[in-house]
Amino acid sequence: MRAIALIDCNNFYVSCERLFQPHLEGKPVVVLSNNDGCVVSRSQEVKDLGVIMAVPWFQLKDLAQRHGIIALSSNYTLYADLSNRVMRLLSQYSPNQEVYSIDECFLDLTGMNDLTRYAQTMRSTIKQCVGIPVCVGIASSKTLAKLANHVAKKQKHFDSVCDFNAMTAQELDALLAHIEVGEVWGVGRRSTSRLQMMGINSVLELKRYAAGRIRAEFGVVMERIVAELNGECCLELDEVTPPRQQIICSRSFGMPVTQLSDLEQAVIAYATRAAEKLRGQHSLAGGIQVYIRTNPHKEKSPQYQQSLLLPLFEPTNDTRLLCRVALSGLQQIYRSGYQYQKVGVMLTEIIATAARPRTLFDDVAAQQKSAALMETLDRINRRMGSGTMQLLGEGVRKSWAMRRGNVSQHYTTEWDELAVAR
DNA sequence: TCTGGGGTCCTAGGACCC
DNA sequence: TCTGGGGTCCTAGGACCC
Repeated sequence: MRAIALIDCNNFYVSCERLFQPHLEGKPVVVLSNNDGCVVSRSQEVKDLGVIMAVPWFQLKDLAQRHGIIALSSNYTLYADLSNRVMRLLSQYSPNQEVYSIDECFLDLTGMNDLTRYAQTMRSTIKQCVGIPVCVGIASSKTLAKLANHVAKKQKHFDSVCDFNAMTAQELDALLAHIEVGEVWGVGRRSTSRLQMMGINSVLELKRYAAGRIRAEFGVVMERIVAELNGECCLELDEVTPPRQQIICSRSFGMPVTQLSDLEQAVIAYATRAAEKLRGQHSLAGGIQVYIRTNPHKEKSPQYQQSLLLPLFEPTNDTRLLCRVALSGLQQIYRSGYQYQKVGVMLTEIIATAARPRTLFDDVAAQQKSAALMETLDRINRRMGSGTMQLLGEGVRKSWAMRRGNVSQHYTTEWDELAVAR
């Protein structure tokens, strides 16, 4: 039988912060999204207070004051570095690893013995070497492994490791009968309410739903989920992350923006970041889309949103060209008199640089010159810090930049911000 | 006052072709 | 008067994930 493990870090962002600020241990802590907007990570103490995921922070101000909830701005540089350390350690426990997100990965443990003990070793090693607590779920399909992980987290007597394969079919079904159908990976809010209206409330009920009918009513995705719940492994581990088919860079502003000149700076900044990511995966983009919008939550102020997809004459990853085209798009969709909340840039029709189509009109010398310049730019920014060299149009003052009220140090990635041991 | 950012996949419908 | 059937490609939008 297949044995797939899903290892998931507990309250990952909060755990990262606690690692370098041990005084946060045992206290209610949240980490907020960009602009200190929403809650994206909660300590157990905060979950126990009934705070749900993604709730806007300003709605919690009263509760936070009463219970002394500590709110931190997100520090993605720190989280990404610690994530890499966790993933590298975990990769030693199996020849097949899929890094699924910043805080979780799948490992193929098929054919290995005494998996509960093996998983406990993984846990204690990660805790000791990196300092991050994790839970492990093991089962015969990815979807079941996700559920096993959920059980490992919620039911304390499993001691953070739950192996469905070690249970009898009756034991497993008894467990699934008490898990809500919305906990299943791939069953979101909409499907949950539809399923509930059909009388399917528990995971066990979904598992037993006739496969033919589920396809007619919910499509192939749900059909696959039901098969996976029945132990049939339909989703293989994706060990190499394929290059992105689209690259998005967008941010909400720290305050409403009305001037075209500020929007232009932001568009240049985001197109620059997107172009860096594009070159990072050795690709070219054939099109670039720009969008702007006002704040949809401010129902009383006039609303406007617009986007424009601009095809490129030939695929490129040159920051200067991408910025120029993005700017022309912005100028076409900009309307004065609105308070803008967000602009974004999306690169599309992405192909590998090696697959660049050749045409009669190729200016090979210009392409080489561009590639050399971009490589130099990237090398300088890698070595001296991101943003060391930028286009002037991105601006220096950046009044539109996002708010980050309470961000921690770059404890592991900047020499002058390293943690000090006494 | 204050509501994130970055992705993927699937489906339906329209345009177009022979 | 009578107006087919089958295919592809593209786009927008929905649903979902973390």
